[in-house]
Amino acid sequence: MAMSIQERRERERAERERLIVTAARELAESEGWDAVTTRRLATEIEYSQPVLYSHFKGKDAIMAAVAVEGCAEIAAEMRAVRESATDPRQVLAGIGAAYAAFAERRPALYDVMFTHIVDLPFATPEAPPALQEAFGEFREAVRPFAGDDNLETLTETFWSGLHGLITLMRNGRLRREDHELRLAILIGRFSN
Amino acid sequence: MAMSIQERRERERAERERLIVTAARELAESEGWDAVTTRRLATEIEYSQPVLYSHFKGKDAIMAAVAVEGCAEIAAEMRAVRESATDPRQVLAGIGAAYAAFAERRPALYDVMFTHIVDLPFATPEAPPALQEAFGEFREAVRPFAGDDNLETLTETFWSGLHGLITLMRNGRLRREDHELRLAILIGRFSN
DNA sequence: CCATCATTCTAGCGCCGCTAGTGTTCCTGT
DNA sequence: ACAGGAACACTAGCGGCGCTAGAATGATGG
Repeated sequence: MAMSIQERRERERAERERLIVTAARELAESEGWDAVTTRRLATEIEYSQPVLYSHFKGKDAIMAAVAVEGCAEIAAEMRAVRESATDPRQVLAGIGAAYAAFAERRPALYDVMFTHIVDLPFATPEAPPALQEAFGEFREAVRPFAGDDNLETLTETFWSGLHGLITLMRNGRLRREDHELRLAILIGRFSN
Repeated sequence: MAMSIQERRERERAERERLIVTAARELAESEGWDAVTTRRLATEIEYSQPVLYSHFKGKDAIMAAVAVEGCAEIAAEMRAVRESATDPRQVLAGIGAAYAAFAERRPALYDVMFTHIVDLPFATPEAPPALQEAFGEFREAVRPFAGDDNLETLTETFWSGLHGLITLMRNGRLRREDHELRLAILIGRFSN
């Protein structure tokens, strides 16, 4: 069992890294990102502040790690929806609803994924697989309605529509009551 | 001329308030909102920090004041577009392009208007007139294409689409090159 | 000319993200 | 078994943030 000591150390280190990301995520989801300070996070994981910086370059990198987790989660939820429906219209509507529901259920997670400025590669091949998978779900849902439009671009536009609905509503720019109605209109305009 | 001294004081006070808002806006537009600190702003207007708090409740209130200015500006630009075109399709496309161009030209202003969380009343009768006017421009541009959909709700959805395109692009979530294409797709989906 | 009152300033509070430097602990080679 | 050294986590502190209490300054009216 050569290397076993080093292996144990690396394993413990990896565990602690997950601990940090999980703590950041839970704290953000329960009290918002403003509550996620490096001091608070350090207290939460029962280590001192500088430990965080031995794992991540800074707070932004921690947030980026949380964002990647979120991408995997939303991708899984969208995939489940797409596999459970067959009618293309239902798929598109389901995907849209699932996306919006995710944003509603996990606002902090959604923000760090799509509104906060974190230096994650996005629209490039170097983007995290989870992110590409999530976008792929959108693409497959949109495909049946592409028509003459470029599929990628159409998908981006549909995604933007959802994102706009969500962010404007959450900032208080749109009345909450009409959310479902707006969602239906958006789906309608993209499914014909 | 009774009251003239007091009137002069009030006038000077109002001037200084405008000075604050203008300085905040120019600083934000040239160096971003992160550079707009209360200290920096105080230096810029050549007063001490606490003076800011005798005019505004806090930094958020200053940002809100800047946001209201921005609303008036974008409303004017949209009105100009709407008055210069006649074909409904051209009006909608023009309004969309003008809105996106504004966001591109004045990103800091756009952010404080529509993405930052400032406690301004929005979707209520108490919203600033300038804001209601801007939304009104959208509504009139969308009206010819309302069909069976509720006009207000449709307008909100169209606006959200634009907002999504803009914010996702600016955060690096969408490739910049395809912006015009996406804009065209959105307009197309809302004008038939 | 002085008392009064409004106004503006200096100084400081408790936070933030981040890091230099110190101590401690544990592995290694003899 | 033990000294040397590297790896590690810690304490303490930097500069900057939004904001405010209380001192100093200025103009006003008697």
